[in-house]
Amino acid sequence: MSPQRTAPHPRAPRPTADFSLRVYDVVRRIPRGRILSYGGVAALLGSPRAARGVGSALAALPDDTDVPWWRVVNRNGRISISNLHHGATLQRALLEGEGVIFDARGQADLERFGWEP
DNA sequence: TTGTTGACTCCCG
DNA sequence: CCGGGAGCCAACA
Repeated sequence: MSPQRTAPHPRAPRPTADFSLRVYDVVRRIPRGRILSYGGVAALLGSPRAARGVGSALAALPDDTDVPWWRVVNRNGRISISNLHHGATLQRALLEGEGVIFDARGQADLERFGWEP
């Protein structure tokens, strides 16, 4: 019953939540021992300018997530998160545990460990 | 809805 | 190396 032309949902579902789910899908595909930049994830989603959005989506992940968030680093191959709660230390340890090597400047070689589908 | 913040990236001094 | 500013997008109060 809809006597009026009022459409049930004239607009598309919230794109924001959808964006985060897409981020998680991409990150889950990054193989063990490989890394991808925030901008790289955004580019695979078709939004090359949404690097910050990727970081924001990953920051919202719960601690018990199955999403390998630690495989996402900045465009220089460096860990971008703060270490106030040892987050950076944890991320680096997880990556090193997978064979990723960081040089003296704390930088991983994207040419060597970078991943692309 | 608006304003702020930040796990980004690019550009310039 | 360190700042500042701009553009971008999502999370949150």
